Amino acid sequence: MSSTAQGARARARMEVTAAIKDEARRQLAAEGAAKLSLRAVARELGMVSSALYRYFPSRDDLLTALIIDAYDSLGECAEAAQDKAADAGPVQRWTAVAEAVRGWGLRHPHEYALIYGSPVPGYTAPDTTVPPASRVGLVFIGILRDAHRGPGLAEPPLPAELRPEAERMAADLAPDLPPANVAALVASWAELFGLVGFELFGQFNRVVEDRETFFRHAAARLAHGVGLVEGGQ
Amino acid sequence: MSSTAQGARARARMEVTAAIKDEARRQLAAEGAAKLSLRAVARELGMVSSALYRYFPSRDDLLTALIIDAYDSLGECAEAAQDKAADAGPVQRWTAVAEAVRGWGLRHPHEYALIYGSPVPGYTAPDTTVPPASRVGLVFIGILRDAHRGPGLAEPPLPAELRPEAERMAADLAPDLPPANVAALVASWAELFGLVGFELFGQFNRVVEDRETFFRHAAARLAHGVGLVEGGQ
DNA sequence: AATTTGAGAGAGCGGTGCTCTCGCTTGAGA
DNA sequence: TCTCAAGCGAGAGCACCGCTCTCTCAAATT
Repeated sequence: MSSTAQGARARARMEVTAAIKDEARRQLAAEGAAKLSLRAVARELGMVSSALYRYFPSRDDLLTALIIDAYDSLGECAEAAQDKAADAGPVQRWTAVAEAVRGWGLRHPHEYALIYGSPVPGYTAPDTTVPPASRVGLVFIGILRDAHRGPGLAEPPLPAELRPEAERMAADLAPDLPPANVAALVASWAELFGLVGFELFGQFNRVVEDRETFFRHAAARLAHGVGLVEGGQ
Repeated sequence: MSSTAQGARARARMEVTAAIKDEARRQLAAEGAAKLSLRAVARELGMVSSALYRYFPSRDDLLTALIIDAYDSLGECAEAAQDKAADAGPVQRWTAVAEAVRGWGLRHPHEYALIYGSPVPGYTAPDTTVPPASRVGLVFIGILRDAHRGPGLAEPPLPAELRPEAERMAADLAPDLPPANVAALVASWAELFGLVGFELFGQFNRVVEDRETFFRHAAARLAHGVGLVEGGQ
């Protein structure tokens, strides 16, 4: 038997669950997380609100499901951009992924706010969100790793005071890369999302006009900062 | 007559308004913006909820008032840090202000989320929030300006493609500074808040351990990126 | 065929933002 | 000094929310 076909009732459950998530995502995209209401989702689906609790034990659990989906969607988008730029130089690959992240955010602002804005439910992110959340970071690590194996990766300066933490991070995240590069990568990773967040959340409103080119060059600057060098295989 | 004493009725109004904001800020700090409720504020103040609408036309207006106060509190904190480090070198002054921003965020996470997290009400930030929101940025501009007049400010590379936007930003923000520095400053400004946001919102949870030193060095790196040079006046 | 399981309906609880009306107090102008 | 309008708080009420509990009924399992 196919693994997706075990039990006819289980399939129906999957379908209803998917329908709920779809409608919830629709409302999320339209009005934002604050306005997402279980009752409205149920209403739109033609059922009564209490029936929804057979599928999600609470509103926050629905939100968590949407968060995981959003992380996966963004991660997939970043991976696709990385694959598409596989033949380009390290800096170009980095900026391609960065622009993919920004593009996804512009296309899905409310979902971006859900995962990189203020934590909505109550601060505690379940462990199930960790793997999907890591996907984008792993893409960047992969770019560094390829550069390290290939044309070379410049080592940014690493202050002595920072070395222990850099070595710890490197051991956790990418033992094959120099700690200096890993520490710079983590910082640039956060800084990149700072750029995207400021644009999406309106902080650039009367400041940056040509955001496309501004972002592209800021991303390239970050790429150089982590040690990626122009040109390449 | 003192400007604060015109009308006894007006003063009472000011006092009640302040009491409402204080209690609202208390609840905001305790539970976050999502849990802030007009009714609970009124209850705590011993009045009925409808009475509150004499002072704030809606919950979002209360939130807006808190947003403005938060921007001012953060701005004041940044200005104080800058004053305290007035005698240090440009890089030290930059990192001092950066650490002040981070420290304020750690002390007031919910207020930080309110102003730099996902926009809660409905995206439109009233124009009254613009001046308080600019204060932190102005502190950074001031540091660059002092360095420009003083021991010198290195000019970061400015790609030709970015030059028009950089000149536009410089004309708007700091006509006396080189466009290359202004463009780098705007990027670093956003990147700095990316670092703070990632720490506060839990993105560093299983990644960065010694956040204090990690942040200090990341901030110093940003300072160098905008052209500030070590050693000082 | 009998029985267990699970899905949906409905009512209901306590809470929310917000509106409207009604008295009452009080400060300010005649 | 007196009057009166303005401003304030109280209260009831509307529509909505998340969530719980019970009931019924159909379908899947045994």
